[in-house]
Amino acid sequence: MQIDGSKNVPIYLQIVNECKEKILLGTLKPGDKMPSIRGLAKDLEVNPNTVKKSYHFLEREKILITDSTKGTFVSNNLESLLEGKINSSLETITLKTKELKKMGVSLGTILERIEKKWKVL
Amino acid sequence: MQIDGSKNVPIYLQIVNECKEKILLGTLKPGDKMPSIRGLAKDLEVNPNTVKKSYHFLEREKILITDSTKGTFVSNNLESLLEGKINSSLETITLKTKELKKMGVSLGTILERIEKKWKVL
Amino acid sequence: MQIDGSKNVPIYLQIVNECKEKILLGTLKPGDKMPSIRGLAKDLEVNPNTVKKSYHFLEREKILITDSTKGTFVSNNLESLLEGKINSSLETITLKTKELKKMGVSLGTILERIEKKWKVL
Amino acid sequence: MQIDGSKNVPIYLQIVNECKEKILLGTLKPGDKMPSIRGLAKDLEVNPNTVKKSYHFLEREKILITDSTKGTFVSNNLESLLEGKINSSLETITLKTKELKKMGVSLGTILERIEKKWKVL
DNA sequence: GTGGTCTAGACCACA
DNA sequence: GTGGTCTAGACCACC
Repeated sequence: MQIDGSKNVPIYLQIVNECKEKILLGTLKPGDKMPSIRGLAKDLEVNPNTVKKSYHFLEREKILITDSTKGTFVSNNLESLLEGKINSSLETITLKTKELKKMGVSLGTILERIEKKWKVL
Repeated sequence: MQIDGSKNVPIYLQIVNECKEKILLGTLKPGDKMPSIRGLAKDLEVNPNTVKKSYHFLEREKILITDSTKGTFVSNNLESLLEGKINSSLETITLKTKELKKMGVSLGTILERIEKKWKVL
Repeated sequence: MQIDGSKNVPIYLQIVNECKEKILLGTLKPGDKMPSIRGLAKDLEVNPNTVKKSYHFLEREKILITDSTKGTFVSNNLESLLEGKINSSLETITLKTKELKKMGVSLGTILERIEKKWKVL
Repeated sequence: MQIDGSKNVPIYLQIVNECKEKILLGTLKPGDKMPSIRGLAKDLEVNPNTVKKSYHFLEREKILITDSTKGTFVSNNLESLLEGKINSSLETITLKTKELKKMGVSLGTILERIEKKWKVL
């Protein structure tokens, strides 16, 4: 996990994103134990409170579950969460497409762009 | 024009967005004279400095032009506004597509959905 | 307002209680402007974040309302809040009375004790 | 006996309270032998140290007595338990009464309410 | 060892 | 000037 303290993205959000990434990629699986707050803090050379904030953030999103004295774990119910996120993303795309149509952009232009970007990803 | 001081969107940005909206809707047309800073400030019950900031912001985006003796006007060349909005929407779509790819959604699913919604629109 | 840093009651709660006290006693009235976070912090010789935490706490209880850049104010709707608190306190007393009855304490003993304490208050 | 590890009440206190409850209800009587530390720990699926802490806590309150060779027993003299509970309830009532006085509720109102509820009980 | 709380100070956006 | 955010470190309860 890499943290860049000089970025203007808050450190705690960088950690949040790294975690989400690892979960989506399957490096971290449902039920897995997360590194301890202080362990990770030492690893990344940041203050434990910063890591705590990241974990807390992910708890609020139901991605992590924490049990005092045992540690923090990846939630077992990530499926529904994923589904929700997919729907939300699709909704946003639909909304934006609607706006583009109003502004005179053609369907072809949009589809073409998506396909082009898809490959690059 | 409505300003909500209790929102967490900065007042000056609320004014900026209202202006953009009115221009896109045609309420304000290229070449039109904008209300004076002090007049609008009094109208909205905000500090004149705040309106000034909004106008300044819109000037930087080439949407307004200020002639120090005559006042502030809507630019005759609004392509940038439209173009900016189009690009922003396309960027959002690209971003969301990226997320969907990570979450395991196929390109076909996305394109199909957009096409379907496009017709209904 | 007096803060005792050596108590084991957190400073931020001491501030919270002092504020509640002043509101109940009428020193602070609905609509009044609270001292600024940094002003009060300097006064009490504590960190501004500590005062902020207190104000935040009182906001969550709907006792204060804060407007960025203008300041923090005593809520105008304290009546309902007060009524709620009164009911809750009465409920608690009823509950405890119930427990005492089960444990064999007589009604007289309870009433007598309350009357005695009432005067001392 | 049920323990909920996800609560924010410490496990050892949950055990303490369950024990007190059972004693007050008569499920555990003065002189009864308590389950062994290791046995109860296994039963509740908690660390034996945690059960030990609970027993120790109850010993300090004179509710349990440990004979190092025979085991742990419910004290024959449980007055202190009852007295403690009664005092705690009375303290709570006093505290709430104090709050009510501050909020402008009259002594009569409180006494009247208690008497009314007492009969219904 | 685990996570949780409190206090702290530097920095930022807004008006 | 106002409040808001981020990072920090010391201390604590629990197991």
